[in-house]
Amino acid sequence: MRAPVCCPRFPPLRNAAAMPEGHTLRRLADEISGVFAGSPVRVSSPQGRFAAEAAQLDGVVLDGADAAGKHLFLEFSGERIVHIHLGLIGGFAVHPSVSEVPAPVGAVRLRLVGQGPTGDPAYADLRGATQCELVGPGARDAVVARLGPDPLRPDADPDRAWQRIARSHRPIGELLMDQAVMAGVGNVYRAEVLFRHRLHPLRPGRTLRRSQFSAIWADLVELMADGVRVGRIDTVRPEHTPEAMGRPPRVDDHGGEVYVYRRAGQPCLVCGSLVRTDVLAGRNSFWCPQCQRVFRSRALQ
DNA sequence: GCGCCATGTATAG
DNA sequence: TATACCTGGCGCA
Repeated sequence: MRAPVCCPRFPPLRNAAAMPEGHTLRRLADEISGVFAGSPVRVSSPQGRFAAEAAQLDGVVLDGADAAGKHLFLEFSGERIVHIHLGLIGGFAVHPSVSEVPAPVGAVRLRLVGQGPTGDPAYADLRGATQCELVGPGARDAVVARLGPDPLRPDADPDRAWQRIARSHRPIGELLMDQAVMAGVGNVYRAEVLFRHRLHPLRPGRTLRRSQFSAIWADLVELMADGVRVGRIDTVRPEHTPEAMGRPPRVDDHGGEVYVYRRAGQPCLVCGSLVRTDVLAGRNSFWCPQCQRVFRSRALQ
């Protein structure tokens, strides 16, 4: 079957290639709430892997959606919650207003169909998620409880993260990615926030000063909130934008303007040194050897 | 058309 | 530390 020609009044917000960090999940939760909450929703699993659970939820009112770190929760009436984790490649494409709901394309694990705020049909398709399970409040709370503070949540207590970091010999670049230390930060925000604070990713957590941690936290609160608003990760300051520097804008699949993430071998936007990369905690890490020169040892530069 | 890589995490050894 | 899992985009034949 061919993909349906797509001509809604509003262009569909494509989250399918999201490769999500916390901002993506917060944005999805807000959008799904805005589109579906308060009314009964048709729930199905065209692909079949969530069919039994979908049948139980079909026609039930969606009370709302919430996000914690990189986890998404769809809260249906009767304390039934769908716990979703997109993993590396999952996506949840929300179409707030279409003239007609198309036949599913590809492996759609979960489909929501309802009436959007405009009165037109609305639907959302979940694909490629590593986690999609029907749980109760207890299981949801357990998931949230094992997460560190989330910079996107107003109820977050950054001191919990600081207590872990200040005691740890592990590299800060690893600690920032540990969802039990801090929730929602992924590989892009890790690389970028460390650059912005001139910290080498291998620097042990316990060598950070409290003021440095506080500055990082405050920065993440702002950067990630921007990410929610804009729908992509932009971290360069005004003086380093393509327009300000007269350089071509970045073109790749995540689209945001960044200092070091996936810029290995290219000149640092601040000092011109070539951006370096190495694997840290199983993921590619990027840093500027000059701006983030924390260790004097040449071996680590 | 194929293989690889990717904003993530769980599990096995 | 290695690998498995899931999908889409890209570079390269």
